[in-house]
Amino acid sequence: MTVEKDYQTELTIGDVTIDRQDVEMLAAIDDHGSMHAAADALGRSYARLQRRVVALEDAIGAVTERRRGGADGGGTELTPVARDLIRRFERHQTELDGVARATASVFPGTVVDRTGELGTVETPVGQIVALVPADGSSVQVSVRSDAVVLSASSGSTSDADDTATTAQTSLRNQFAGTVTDIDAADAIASVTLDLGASHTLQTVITQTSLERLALEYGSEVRASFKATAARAIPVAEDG
Amino acid sequence: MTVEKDYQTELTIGDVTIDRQDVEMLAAIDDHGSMHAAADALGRSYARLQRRVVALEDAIGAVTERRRGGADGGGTELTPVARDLIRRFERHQTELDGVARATASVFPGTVVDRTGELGTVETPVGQIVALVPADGSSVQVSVRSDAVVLSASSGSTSDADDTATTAQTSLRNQFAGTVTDIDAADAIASVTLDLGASHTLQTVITQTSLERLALEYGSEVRASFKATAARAIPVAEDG
DNA sequence: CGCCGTTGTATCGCCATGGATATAACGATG
DNA sequence: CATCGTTATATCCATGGCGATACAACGGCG
Repeated sequence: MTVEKDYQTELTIGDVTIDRQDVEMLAAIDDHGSMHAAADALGRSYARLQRRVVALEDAIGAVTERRRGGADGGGTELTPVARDLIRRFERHQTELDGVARATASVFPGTVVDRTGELGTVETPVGQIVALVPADGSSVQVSVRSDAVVLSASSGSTSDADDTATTAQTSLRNQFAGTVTDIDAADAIASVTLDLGASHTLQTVITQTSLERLALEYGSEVRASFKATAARAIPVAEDG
Repeated sequence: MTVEKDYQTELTIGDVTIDRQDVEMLAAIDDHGSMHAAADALGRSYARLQRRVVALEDAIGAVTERRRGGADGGGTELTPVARDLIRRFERHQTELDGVARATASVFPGTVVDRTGELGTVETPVGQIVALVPADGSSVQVSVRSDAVVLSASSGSTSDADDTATTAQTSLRNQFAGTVTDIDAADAIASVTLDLGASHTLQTVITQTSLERLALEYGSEVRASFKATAARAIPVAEDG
């Protein structure tokens, strides 16, 4: 049984929520220059589409400029507001697509310290500073692969070196790892690191970075990520 | 007019999609031990709720263990499958919550180079290496604030220093900026950088990092982010 | 064997969604 | 002034979602 994580993006403005269908409607109006043609193209009824446009304008103001009469019978054009809306929606969608598609590494652990939204989580691979929920101490820390920064291992594995380097960045979490898998696609490579304790960390870097760091199977690297990019999710205690 | 980005999370298994209402239903059954009590608690009709449970089981297999008769008249309990489903849903939800809540900085630009999914975008603040769509050259690059790494400006603004430092990390994008705003909450601070050309970059760092970097209004810092954390979204050419 | 509270199942009706249709208003053009 | 293709608006009707109700089945228990 495969479970697909899915979602419906929408934009809420005041008391209306604009969903994918609305955006497609606006885009179709923009394409065809009239609501009638748009309804036709979308296979929807004109009446319904027109009422929706009116409802949208009642709620958020002018979205279209509708003319009737004239040699061509009239037509409807989008206002800049509508175009901005479409762009916002698409951006919101692709942002979610990006993070939803991104693989994440998960580490079980327990919250040992908490300061506001931030907390320290004790995990098999060491302590992780992450965003933690308000309640529950048994958590899973999830780190998105696009948030992990790789850097050359400083030769010796001395902690002194590490802290010296990190002192001047905002990267709070650092781990030494060994490259166990490299999956190089076009320009982007997926790198799997072994952090020990049977836990791996997935990262995504560019082909160029892969070469610059001269990574290959067995390479030692340092993986860093911001505390604000690590999120702890509570796990039911009873299991 | 404020636009709220929103979304409805759901899990798709085979040909059914489980939404928030379904999860709440399962949770209510778990809480009360019977479908009747659950329907009562949720203010829903028993008939509808029962039909939904049957529909779910038709699609994804046993989700509940339903008994009728007996001293207490019977009851319904969730199977481990259902509990796992609830947990998955919650995790999915909080993951999306995390990334959706994060603010993003947006830079307009044009794609000047493309290699597979990756591309170089020319923007007012300089070139950005980002994930680019397959078509369209006019784009907006969006960078999530939790993906930006701050580091101490290397005193002189010489490029030689910068490249020397980055040579050994997987951070492809680097910008020098000036702190124009610091919004410090509990343990997390939101820092706004001026990158010049009237463009700002939002970042989120921990209070500790804020102090370590000794950031204050007017401070010079270096902001870095991975190419795989920057996403370009196509913009309609006609504008 | 009847009681009881639950699960099953069928049926009715309300109401919202949305298509289908009809009719008017509009305004440049010939 | 008639034509034409569009917008504007009202009305009818089919469908689906969902509550409400009714009734059977179940199985310990007194």
